[in-house]
Amino acid sequence: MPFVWITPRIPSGLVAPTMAAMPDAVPPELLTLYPALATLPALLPRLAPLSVPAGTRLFREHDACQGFPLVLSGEVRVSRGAANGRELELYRVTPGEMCLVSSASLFADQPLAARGVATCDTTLCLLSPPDFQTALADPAFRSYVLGLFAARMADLTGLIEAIAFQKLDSRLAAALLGHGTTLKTTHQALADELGTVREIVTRLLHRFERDGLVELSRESITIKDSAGLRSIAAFQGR
Amino acid sequence: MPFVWITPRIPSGLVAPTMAAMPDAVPPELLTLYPALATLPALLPRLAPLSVPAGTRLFREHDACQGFPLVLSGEVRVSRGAANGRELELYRVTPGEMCLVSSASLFADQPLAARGVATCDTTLCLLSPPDFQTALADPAFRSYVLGLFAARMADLTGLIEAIAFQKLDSRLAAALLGHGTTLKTTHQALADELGTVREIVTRLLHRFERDGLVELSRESITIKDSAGLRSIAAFQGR
DNA sequence: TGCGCTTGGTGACCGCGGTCACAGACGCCG
DNA sequence: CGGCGTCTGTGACCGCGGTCACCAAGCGCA
Repeated sequence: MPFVWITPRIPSGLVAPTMAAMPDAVPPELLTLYPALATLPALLPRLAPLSVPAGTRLFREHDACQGFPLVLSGEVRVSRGAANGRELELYRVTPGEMCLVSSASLFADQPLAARGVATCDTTLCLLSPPDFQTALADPAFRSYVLGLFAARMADLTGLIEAIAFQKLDSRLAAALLGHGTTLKTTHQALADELGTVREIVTRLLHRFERDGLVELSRESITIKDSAGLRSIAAFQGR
Repeated sequence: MPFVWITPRIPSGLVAPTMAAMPDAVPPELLTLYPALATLPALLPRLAPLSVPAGTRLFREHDACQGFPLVLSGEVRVSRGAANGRELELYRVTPGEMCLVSSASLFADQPLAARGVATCDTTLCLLSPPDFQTALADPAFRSYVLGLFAARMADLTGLIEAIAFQKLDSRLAAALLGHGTTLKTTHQALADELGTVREIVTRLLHRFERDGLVELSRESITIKDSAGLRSIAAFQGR
């Protein structure tokens, strides 16, 4: 957990190549991050690592899923966009985790339900759809994947509950916590995370500052009273 | 699809027995509804059908999952409750379908994330957790389950989008459609489905009636202009 | 040094969804 | 019949989240 949480500058318009380049050597961290692959040595040679810069659009809504991403380093932000340009973050995939939307798409051979963007320089391996099916036959891999799958599901129902029943200040407070005491980010980025607009985030953050919970400056939020924030985050009902 | 859609009267306080009774004969409809079980004859003798009356609480939030439900007839309504008594429907399980929350709970051996109530007299078979794991080893069963799983996931992200970005009248209109022209239900039941309160549903329904979209009477809503309702349901943005 | 872009700050305004406190309408049952 | 519980209708009120139209501050860059 870094002491300073940075929301990276995301250049626009970058798109990941649809085909992986020549396979490099199997990266050693792959097996430590995804130990369930150890029982599937046959697949390893086909896992070409792919490095992309921050801001790369890895997939979009309604695309067919190219493969199951195994994140080695960096972070992928998965979000759903609305008609009016607003967007709402569903979750982030960090190294060793897995992507619910991708696997659901592969399971049912359906188009993807959300978009994925690398928030920082990211390297990942793509497990092709047939290889993914093969891997699922292995009990260890299966229980690993399904376990992660289920954990994400719990996150999602939690998100549903938050959107339906929590006030925005609770959700903002929750979003600020857990990233150390200083966040380098933008009001707009927080708005996109919560599914709201910039002005509302600004307004709430200033209320927090007036109450001594945080200190604000350009692209920087310093948490002064994390206990106070937690109590706001825990408040139920709207 | 029935011509008249009835939200049944739900008596309160009924709780399903935690243990199935003596195993009856394997019900013949089981294999037609869940054909993927055909390749797993060893499990069939242990699938004791369980019949419960309308209103039975089959499971609650935070309970451990008793087993994987295979619905033979009837319907199970899966919803999440909030602190102030409001609740929000996640989805309904009809015969041949499966329950996302149950499987997620079994995958990760975690407590359940929602509650389940039989909306009408319902019979189901419970696949025990170890049997469920066994069944997953079979490729046909696995792809069947995971496919249904993925379809539910798409529903859930759609629900998230609806809650976050759609106005309530759109969601109400959508809830009215697809159940024939006459629904026998209660304003309160619709409110629980949408995660709102009774007065709002009443207010919106009367706006619909004023605009000639529906006709209202006690516990009955008759759709007069389904095209108009659809256009409201499709409206994006709030 | 000046320009333009991104970020932040602000006030007026609005409407939706929610709350409260009722009062009638209808059905069930003793 | 009377009484009670559920369902519905209604009006006043409120505050949150959202929209709009700005402007100011900071930064990169030519």
